[in-house]
Amino acid sequence: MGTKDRPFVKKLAGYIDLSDEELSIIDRFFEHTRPFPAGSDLIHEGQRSPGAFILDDGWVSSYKVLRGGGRQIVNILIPGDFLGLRTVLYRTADHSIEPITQISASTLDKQNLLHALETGPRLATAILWAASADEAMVVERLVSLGRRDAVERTAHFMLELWARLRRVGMADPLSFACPLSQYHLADALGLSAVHINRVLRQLREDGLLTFRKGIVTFDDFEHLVRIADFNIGYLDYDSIRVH
Amino acid sequence: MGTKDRPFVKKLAGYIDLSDEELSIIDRFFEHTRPFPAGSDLIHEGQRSPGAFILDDGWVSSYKVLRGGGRQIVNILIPGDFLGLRTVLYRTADHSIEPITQISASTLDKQNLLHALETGPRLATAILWAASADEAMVVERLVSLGRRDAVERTAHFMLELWARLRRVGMADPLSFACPLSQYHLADALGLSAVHINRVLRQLREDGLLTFRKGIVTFDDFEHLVRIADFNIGYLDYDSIRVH
DNA sequence: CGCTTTGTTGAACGGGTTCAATTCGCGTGG
DNA sequence: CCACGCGAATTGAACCCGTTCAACAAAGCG
Repeated sequence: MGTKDRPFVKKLAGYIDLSDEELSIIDRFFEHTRPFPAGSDLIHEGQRSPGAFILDDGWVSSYKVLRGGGRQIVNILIPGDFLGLRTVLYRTADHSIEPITQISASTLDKQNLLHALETGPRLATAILWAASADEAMVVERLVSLGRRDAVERTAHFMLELWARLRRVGMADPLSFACPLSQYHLADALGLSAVHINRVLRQLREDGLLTFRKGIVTFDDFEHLVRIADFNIGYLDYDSIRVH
Repeated sequence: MGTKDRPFVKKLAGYIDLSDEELSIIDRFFEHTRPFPAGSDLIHEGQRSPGAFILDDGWVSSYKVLRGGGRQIVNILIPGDFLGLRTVLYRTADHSIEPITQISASTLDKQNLLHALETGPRLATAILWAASADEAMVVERLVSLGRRDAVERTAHFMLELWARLRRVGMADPLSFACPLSQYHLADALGLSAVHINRVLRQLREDGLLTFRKGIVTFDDFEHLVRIADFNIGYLDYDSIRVH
């Protein structure tokens, strides 16, 4: 695969124009790329020195399990995202990471990362931006769980997913492929699977969005954005891009 | 105030033993410290290049307001915490920051920060640890909002607050001073103020914790930890401290 | 001492859960 | 090719946790 085709590179390219030299530095990130099967944890909570990855293909969830069996998905990770970046600093993983589909991930070598950060402020800034965009998303989901009802929350989640997928060229203008089950949605949105089903039905019957056979389609994008109180700008490059 | 007495320094000292040289470097962080009144935003959502601070005294909330008037507090910041660190990278503030009490905060100078990070991996690691501990807390609150009921959520929040305050020498073994109103608690925990009141009453009547006149007291610490499913280790230094 | 903010309590309502049953999609083996 | 099995989706009904509305008490403050 050409470096420019990698989702991670597409993502960074959204922030800065990458020089050939910068591209070749990033290229080293993908020296050790290998597949992992769906379902078995890449990293599990409490694990020591688990190492970090860049997700290159497939979908992943990071989650925590509570005493009592409940599960909360902290984030859905898509190609181009870091996996377990914080564990490079934190010795112990504070949540589990599980592939939802079969995935392909590249081991994140500490030396390569530091080397990339030291080549100059441009690349460093782009990488840190990408990393802190992840945290901004977690904050947005926190707000959803705290103060949005089930319909708003679901709509917001789908729009956010779409916006992130767009960045790495994995979504169409009004739809995207989504391998999540209703159980995944429930655990991500803090709802029961039964209720997610009802919410999806309502959204479909109201002509807002359709999720069927692994495809999410926005039937009324504008209305959906209004209902979800979705801030189109907060994921938009142009407002933050360095020229 | 001696450098060693500052909450931020106490917090870092929990991760590494600070040399005199490192202390003098950190000392520069506090060159420009000044008070801010309670109630008026330090940073408001959407503001451009808002700058960042280290909170030296007093309590602060970071929050988002939704269309419809609802408010979600993303984090309660206590002395030693960074304020708006992410806005050093993000050009635009993605949430508002409001002092809850009168506060004293030090302007975070980008040059000072970079200088401190470049002096060596020890100090850099400690500072980044402190910063990423913040994110870990947001994640823990996300889990609370998604999968814990009101009582568990409230208990967990109080324990977390206590653990953080302990680090900077602001909590006793079984109690701490807490300037939050029930409205603050409600907005932080995604509940109504009315319900927070009932939950606090229940916790009090069950002999678990008492919150009266600005003092939180743990009446049955062990039981509380069990109810909240609180991971004592996740804020514990010893498990991550570098020797 | 009045005024505003914060805390407290009751009663009715409703969004979301839980339990339970049924259906659908699909791979697997007979 | 069909029967079976199993996970995911779907739907109904009863229940309950937390909200909302409303009223009042208490506490801080000019």
